[in-house]
Amino acid sequence: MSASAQAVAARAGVSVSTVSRALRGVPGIAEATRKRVQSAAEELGYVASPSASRLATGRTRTVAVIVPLLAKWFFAEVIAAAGRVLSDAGYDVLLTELPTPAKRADFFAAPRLRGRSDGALVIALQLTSEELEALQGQGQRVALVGLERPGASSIRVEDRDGGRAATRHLVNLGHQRIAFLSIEEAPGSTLGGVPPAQRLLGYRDTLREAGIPRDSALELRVDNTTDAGADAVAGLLSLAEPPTALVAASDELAFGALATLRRSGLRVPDDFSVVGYDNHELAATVDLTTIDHGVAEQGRLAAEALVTSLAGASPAIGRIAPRLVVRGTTAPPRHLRADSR
Amino acid sequence: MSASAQAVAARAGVSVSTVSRALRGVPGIAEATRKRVQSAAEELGYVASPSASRLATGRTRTVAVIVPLLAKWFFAEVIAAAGRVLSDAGYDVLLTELPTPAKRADFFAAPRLRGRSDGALVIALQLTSEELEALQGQGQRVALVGLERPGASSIRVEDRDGGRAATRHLVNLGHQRIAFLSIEEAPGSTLGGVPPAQRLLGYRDTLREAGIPRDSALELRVDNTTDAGADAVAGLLSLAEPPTALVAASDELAFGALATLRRSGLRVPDDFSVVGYDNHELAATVDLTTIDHGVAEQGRLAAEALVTSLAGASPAIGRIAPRLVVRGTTAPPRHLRADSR
DNA sequence: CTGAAAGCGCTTACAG
DNA sequence: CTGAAAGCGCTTACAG
Repeated sequence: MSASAQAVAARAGVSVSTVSRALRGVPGIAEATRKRVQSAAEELGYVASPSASRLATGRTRTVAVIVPLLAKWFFAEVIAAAGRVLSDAGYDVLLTELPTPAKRADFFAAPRLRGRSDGALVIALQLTSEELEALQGQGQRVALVGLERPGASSIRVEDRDGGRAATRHLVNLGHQRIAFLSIEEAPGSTLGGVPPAQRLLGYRDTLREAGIPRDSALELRVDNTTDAGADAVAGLLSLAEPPTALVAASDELAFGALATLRRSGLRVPDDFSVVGYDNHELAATVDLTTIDHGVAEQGRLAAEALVTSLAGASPAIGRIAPRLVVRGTTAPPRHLRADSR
Repeated sequence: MSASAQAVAARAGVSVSTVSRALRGVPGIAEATRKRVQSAAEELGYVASPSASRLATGRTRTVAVIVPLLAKWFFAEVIAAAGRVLSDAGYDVLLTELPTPAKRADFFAAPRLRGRSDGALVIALQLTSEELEALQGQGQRVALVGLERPGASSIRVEDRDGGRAATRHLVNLGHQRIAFLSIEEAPGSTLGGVPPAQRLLGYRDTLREAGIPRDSALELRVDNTTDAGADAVAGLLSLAEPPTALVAASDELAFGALATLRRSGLRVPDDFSVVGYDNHELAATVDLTTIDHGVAEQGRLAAEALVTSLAGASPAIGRIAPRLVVRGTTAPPRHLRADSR
């Protein structure tokens, strides 16, 4: 059906060994021979059988990309960026989604990656040491997004700085009552996603620096969904002394918050300011001030670290500095506005 | 490093042939033997080498999922749903993104899937016959989302009905000037995405049935981005006789439209009605009336068709009926409202 | 029901 | 610089 190395060898008048060497560009082949083999291969549309090469070399030239959930903007964005790097480096991408605790347990119970991939890119899963060791025990190089572990490459996002920048922006505008929506997964459905707790710490840092007392009524922990964001804000608005602004630990929470504010008849940013976190593809559309933490870059850097590490380098840590993107959902609080009507 | 069939055979006191047969559940093995082999395998943590099985059988138990773009809600959603079906059926998922015309050309120029996958799930790519044949020539079973071709399985979404339902809803509310934003990719950057032209035809059908004359000024073709949606609506509003409602061929276009309307000081739905198309994960958040065309189900059905076809069945066509989801962005036009202020 | 042997299609020491 | 041969770790007729 498909051309074999044998056929190419016959056509080029050489042995299969030579075909193999010529096509893989190993040194120590006469240039003329290489040319001859290459054109024979091209004429026959020959491509070496992946299974056979893998069996012979023990390398798969494949990277497994592991995510808790695929259909979320963050994950899709990271995977897309990582996938381009991997594919440009000649690696196949094996996609693995672990959407339930059961699937996660199954996945780590058996050596599911052995012989399938050379490395694993793990995105936003809070791996236990056993899980990490399971991967490494299967011969996988590992790169992590959203988590750091000895023995694995990872991308460190300075999330605490991001939390600070978001809060500082509101403080600078004159806000004193600032709420924070932080992410906490529902206990039962624990996907083991990484809760970005650093963002909350950055928020607290800034309040402290600004001499604003912490108010636990303004620190809410919710599921990372627009609905949860919407509900949380409804609660905040019903407080005796409601906040005038909020920082959400994700843009999705912020989207939900904006929806509630609009429904409540409050104007953003005239009556209430909102800062998100992600720079989601739709953040610009709703004119949301937010923190850009280089989501695509996280994927790109992690993939590059993995490729390097597969080439023999030792695990590396990449760094990303979040930055504030000021758009239209933030302004000074009403009582400080000259033009307040 | 890892246990081999040989080791399992030794431990169970049988030959490797028997190990192979026992573990794959082929009939004609004494139940006692099978048990013994299974526990030996379990104790050693043995899993058959994929490369070796693939080489021996010629089957990869892998499906390639091919998308023009990964980081878009629609694609991520389809892939996630398809991936679950495939993985439950025991297939690995090989992810291939073809984001540029160059990558697409390269991909189809060489037999890149031969020996890597048994089937290809192609999402929203307007395959040429050559491209489809290239895939089939590489021994791939093919399932298509967003396109129909003889010799391949596919999912037919009754998009024309969807366009009708969206428009009919507005007509029923009393709108007479209804615009339609249809999707057309930028000519240069042609990813070959499938333009859902049927939606526009459904719109025209309904206008005709309702006796409303077509106005070409109200039919806009734009890129499928929120910005394009925003710009298009700005144009519509500056018309001498602007529309009172619009149907967007995607929710992203609708999101952009809503942003422009809000910025223009128009109230939705009091002053202007909007219907989207997709039932995007954020549609509920912004209370968008839209058409649900079962995006996840498209992925699920396509994957099921592919799995069936890999099991020997002939190509099948699945059908999906879009349905209207009424939310808060549609209402009768102002001039018909009793409570108009 | 089970085993010995060939074969899947490469890669890679080993010779020359 | 090139070739013959062994080996990668399975699966599967073929015998028994």
